[in-house]
Amino acid sequence: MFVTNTPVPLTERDLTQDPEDCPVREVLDRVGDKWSVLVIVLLGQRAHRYGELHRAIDGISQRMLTLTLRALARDGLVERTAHATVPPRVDYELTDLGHTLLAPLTALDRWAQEHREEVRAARERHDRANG
Amino acid sequence: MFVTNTPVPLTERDLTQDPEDCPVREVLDRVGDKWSVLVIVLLGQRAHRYGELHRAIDGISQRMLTLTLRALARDGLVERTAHATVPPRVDYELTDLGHTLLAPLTALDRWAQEHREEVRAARERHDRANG
DNA sequence: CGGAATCCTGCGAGATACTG
DNA sequence: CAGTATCTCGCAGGATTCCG
Repeated sequence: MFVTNTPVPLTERDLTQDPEDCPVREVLDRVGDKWSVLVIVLLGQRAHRYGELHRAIDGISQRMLTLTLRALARDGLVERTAHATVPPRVDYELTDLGHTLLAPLTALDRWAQEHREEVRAARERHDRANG
Repeated sequence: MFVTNTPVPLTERDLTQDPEDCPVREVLDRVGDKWSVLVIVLLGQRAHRYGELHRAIDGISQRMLTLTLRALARDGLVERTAHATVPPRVDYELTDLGHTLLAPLTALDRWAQEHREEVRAARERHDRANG
């Protein structure tokens, strides 16, 4: 499967109307927050326990991890499996749908890596020119 | 140019360390906000004047439009051209760098369109099951 | 271990008014 | 026309504490 870059441009009707009714924005509303991508990518590698995620993602609070996982589960991107053991054990893994999201995210990641330096340079230039 | 989906998975080192030093997050910090994508996509079609953007993007305030354009210009994605005429006229257009970002955004948009219904369904299922 | 419940706070962002 | 300059408020999200 491939994704071309020139065709299928985002059409004007995708966004001019109601910003709330725009496909791209819908994804970004899910995934544009501070933690979702981190969680998705980690789960893209393998299933993780709650605590594993908590330790792997530096700086996330329990609250935000829980909320993030909930939101992702609600949208069918992540599946939660609670084992009724003592002590309890809860596994999280990407659903099939969740896995399909890895490709576009990877494309974005690739862009970031390829153009990171250009952006940094542009920013320095701008900051030097202005304040 | 094509982007494969399976290879080049986001590596763990991309994100486990410092969330601030993660390529994907860097892009999302630029583009994950409420308006940047709208602006980028509009400018991807053609150059726009300030007022055109303001009218095209329903609901954006002057303040946020200005801040968004500034941030994009700072990162070298958008170029601002002020014509010293009366009345003043300012054009905004994507830079070459900005244009390269359209591809990954399009990939994301495509994902959104293809899986919109699945997400909606998952959400309804979830909401029916729980609260 | 995996959360839930509160409390608290900064700042993201809207509304409004003014300016070169 | 293309912006600034304030003022203000909401809520995203951190810290902390408690629970099965």
